[in-house]
Amino acid sequence: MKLTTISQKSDYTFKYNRILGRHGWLRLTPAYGVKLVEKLLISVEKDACILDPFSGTATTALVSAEYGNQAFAFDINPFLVWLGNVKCQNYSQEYINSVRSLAKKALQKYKNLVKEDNWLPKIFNIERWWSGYTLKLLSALRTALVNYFGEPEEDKNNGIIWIVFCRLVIETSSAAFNHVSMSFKDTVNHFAIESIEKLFLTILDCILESAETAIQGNAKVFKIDACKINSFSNVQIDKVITSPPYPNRISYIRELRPYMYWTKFITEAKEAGEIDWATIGGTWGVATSRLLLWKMEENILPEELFATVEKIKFSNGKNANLLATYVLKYFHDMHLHLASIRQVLKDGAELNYIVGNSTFFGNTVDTAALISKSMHMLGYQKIHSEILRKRNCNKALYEYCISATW
DNA sequence: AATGCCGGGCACCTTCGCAG
DNA sequence: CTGCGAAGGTGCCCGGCATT
Repeated sequence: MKLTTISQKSDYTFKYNRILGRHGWLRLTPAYGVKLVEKLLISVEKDACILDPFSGTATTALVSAEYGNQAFAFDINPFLVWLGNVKCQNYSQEYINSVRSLAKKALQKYKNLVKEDNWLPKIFNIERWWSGYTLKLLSALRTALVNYFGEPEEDKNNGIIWIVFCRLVIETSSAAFNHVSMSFKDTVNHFAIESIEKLFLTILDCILESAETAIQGNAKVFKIDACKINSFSNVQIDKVITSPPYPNRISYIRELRPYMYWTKFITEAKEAGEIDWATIGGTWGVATSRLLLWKMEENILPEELFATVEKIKFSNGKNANLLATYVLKYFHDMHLHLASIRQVLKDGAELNYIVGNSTFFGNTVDTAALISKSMHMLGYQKIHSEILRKRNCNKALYEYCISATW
């Protein structure tokens, strides 16, 4: 394969999604492109049932539904389940009008709350994210929104306004999301009361406008661990389109913290670590420490994996042992996933996994080859992978599409 | 030592100005 | 308008530092 001719194709990443209505509502740094899902859907029958076991921002589910298909998605993170379902719902004009008018009422009322002590999220070093004054305004506005709409919760039909609030929270923060992973700008922003209100109304209009577009198909996101799919056995799937976490140390929890704290999906730092421990490839908080204690119970994995793990283990890296275990557990969990998803697949179902390779202390982890090997051991057929695009973080990193049938 | 949270560095991409 | 180089922008790494 001629690697030198593979370009980055930024229209396959989140950047392109930002301008696509609902797809641009909230950013999760690692998100794959709408275009890619569209390409994979071309050959699909109108009544086909699509599954994304690693939903994330629900790109697959939403695109499938927009094209009129029936789609299901799973995620282990309750915030992402909530976000996905808010994005994939249809909203009547009456509902949208009522959100707009209630939001404007809340915006008039919140000023009276600014001088009071309103609820604030327990984010570590919070003044790093927002100035004291901005926090006063945000917490007062949050309290007013709760009064008119209620707290953000699964199955409460109030999601859109909290998407608007999340956008306000992130746009007023000093977090730089224009990065591989979120980092902080040197200075904390200061917002005048008028500019926060103006920003809120701009975001409100933008999100309500894209919510008006009707979705033809159906999509629903469930809180299911992709390694234990047996709890979802009444549906048979025609096609899987998904992008699982990669074996790198990108932490989804880390990127989602501002959203999850402000919506109360997490209230303590410990909870963030617990969710990341349950996530494939998570290393935030306690997840890192637990890795050191982790032992594989039964060797079910392809031989090739152990050569890769050994190379990392005996490299000169400071955390070589930790990261060797990290890689082992990643492929162990992916193997469990590939085993458990089999029971929801129709005979002949087609799988498409978008994955990236990675390196640890200079040692390549060939994700596509290792996942392909697991698929082979588990009885999948017609397994092949192709390079989709060059990633732009490290010379040797590419994105692959592994396809197979069941 | 365990736990919890951050960010430097740089290849590659896009944009822009200017010459022809 | 097109071609081209310079300048500017951006990204699913890979750890590592700071507290407890």
